[in-house]
Amino acid sequence: MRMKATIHDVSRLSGVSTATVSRAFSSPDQVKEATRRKVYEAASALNYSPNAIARDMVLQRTNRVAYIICKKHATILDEFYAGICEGIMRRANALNLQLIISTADDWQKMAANAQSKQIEGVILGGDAEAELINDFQSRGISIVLVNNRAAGMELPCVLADERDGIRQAVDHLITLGHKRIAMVLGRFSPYIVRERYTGFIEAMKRHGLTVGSQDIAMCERDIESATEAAEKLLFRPERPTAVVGGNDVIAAGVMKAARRLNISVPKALSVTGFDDSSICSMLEPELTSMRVDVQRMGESCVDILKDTMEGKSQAAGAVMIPTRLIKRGTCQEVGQNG
Amino acid sequence: MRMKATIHDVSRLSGVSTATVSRAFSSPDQVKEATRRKVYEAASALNYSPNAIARDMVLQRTNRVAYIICKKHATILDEFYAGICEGIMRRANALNLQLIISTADDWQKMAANAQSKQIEGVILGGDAEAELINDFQSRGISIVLVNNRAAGMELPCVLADERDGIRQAVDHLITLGHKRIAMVLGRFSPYIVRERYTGFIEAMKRHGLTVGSQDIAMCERDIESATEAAEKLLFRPERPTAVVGGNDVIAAGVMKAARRLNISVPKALSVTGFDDSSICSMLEPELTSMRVDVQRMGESCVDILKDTMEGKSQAAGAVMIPTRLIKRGTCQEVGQNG
DNA sequence: CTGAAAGCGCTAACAG
DNA sequence: CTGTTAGCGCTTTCAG
Repeated sequence: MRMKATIHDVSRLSGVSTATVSRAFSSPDQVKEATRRKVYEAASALNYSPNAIARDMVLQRTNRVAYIICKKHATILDEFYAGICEGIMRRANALNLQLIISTADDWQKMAANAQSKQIEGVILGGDAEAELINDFQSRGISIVLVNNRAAGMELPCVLADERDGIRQAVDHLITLGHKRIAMVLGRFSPYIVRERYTGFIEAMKRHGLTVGSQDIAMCERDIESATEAAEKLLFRPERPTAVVGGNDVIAAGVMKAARRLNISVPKALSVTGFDDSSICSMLEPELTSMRVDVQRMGESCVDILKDTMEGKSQAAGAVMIPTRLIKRGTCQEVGQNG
Repeated sequence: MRMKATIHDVSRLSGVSTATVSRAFSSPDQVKEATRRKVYEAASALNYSPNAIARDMVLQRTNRVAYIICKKHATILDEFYAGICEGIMRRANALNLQLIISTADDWQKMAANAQSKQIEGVILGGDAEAELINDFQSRGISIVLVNNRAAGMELPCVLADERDGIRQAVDHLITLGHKRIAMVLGRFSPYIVRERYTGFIEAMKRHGLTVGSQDIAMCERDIESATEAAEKLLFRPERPTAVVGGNDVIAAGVMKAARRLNISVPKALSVTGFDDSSICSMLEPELTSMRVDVQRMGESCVDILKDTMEGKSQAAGAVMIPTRLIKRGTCQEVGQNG
């Protein structure tokens, strides 16, 4: 493969100056139709296409943004973050932004070189450490948080309406007559845990229901852990008639526990999930869950990021993406044991 | 935020030439300890870090690679491709490569500018069109295929050992005494369909078992479609005692169909999945499946890509990632109905 | 509308 | 070891 053609080659072959070639590509309306045509012909004969690096260099901009997932293990393997990623990707492509993807760990490991990655904006997914945020801020890089809210700092962020989601789940259960409602919560990021926890307490309180410490179980993020936690919860004689799962995986664990204890879902126990992930329709019965439009969340991130990069909107507020109850087969009126 | 410091600023403040500053950063061993220290001091005082774009320009290389998923709908939302993506990402970061992610559709839509994306290598996931491949080839961009094999072209590719995986599943079933074994296959990429299909026929033949056209059902990729297809398969009086699912989602559909028809899994029907995805352990009973180390597949892609980019290995062969049976709860000896 | 020329920030010979 | 110098490929005044 021979050297790539440059603007000079095109200039020579078409008999116009490099400046004109440049204009023909970056602002076609500034060059006469005929000239333009000549340039394009020469260009395609030479198989020329502008070198983006050279352009970026003189323009002093890169149109490059990064999506950094701040999470320990599975990152894009986590369906939730994958969904956000998909939204970010699609929107970034549509806006002609280059998207770089990384994890917080990897990113910081590369710190030495990372400084020169020349990104102009960054979307931080999950529980971003203050240090990381500060680093970007000090380098003048635009930031958007997703699924997290940095306490104290005025950063734009996009969030699912977690609290309202939990409220909808609780309301649904209460409408069905449930009173003894428990929650099993996974060790998600602090922000998420707080929101879902608070949302639960608030929603219960609103109906005059108090929740004791034995009504909320904590577990890890995996299904085994959730199953164990749920088993304890369901083993008590005065066991709940419904449990809201911290997310769909946790809810699957609850269902598994119920099966082991021979408690029929939904006849003897109602359960709800959160995220409306793909597993909902694979479970039996299918899992009632809260839909959150993760792809839209991702798209919003990019839009906001672009705005702040261009200095358009300084609105450092939170964008709330609504959440919606998807009724499936795991909830039933209390006491309908037949 | 004021202008970023350049190499000249550092040169001035530290009293050495720009060349030395450059060396201090890119080949520290070529500059005297004392000088180096001076440079670093000046640099950090100015908050300087080398501009990667300028460097890339003069070096005529970008260290930038792309992962393009050639698939219609869910892309990284597909757990399988997400796993590959995770592997690619981790390895790319470790090797200091910049990773750009896109879908085939988006990529081609951006064609005009994409030419200038300055990527040096590309990993094509799934069913890449010949046109796309040719385009990259003609531009001298290194290519690695993953989960696909381009007929006729000598391109390096990394694949899971699909055929052997299916063979293991079939062997397992046969060892358990099954003889009437059916398959439900989803509309995956042509390559995958062919491999799994052929693998099935071959494995059965090896045991002297013939498979008729009614023993293989095709369906879409979603669970509803799989459920329908399986229902038909299981409704026959001479129904199979085992079915191997084209992947885990399909297998979940088979299980769902069995439940509807009141056929107990695994007592009256054994089923196997493929991919060993996260849903296996959420199903009841837990799904026996074939583990394929997708992350390792992703990592291999990057390693191979880097080698070909550097002209090291012209070995345009296929790298086969082995596959392993994970026994869980959905398979049982035939006829053990109690 | 087009051309000449001056860089963007960095690296790589080539001398010293 | 270090400095000088000549670009990498493109855009952009500023004149014509």
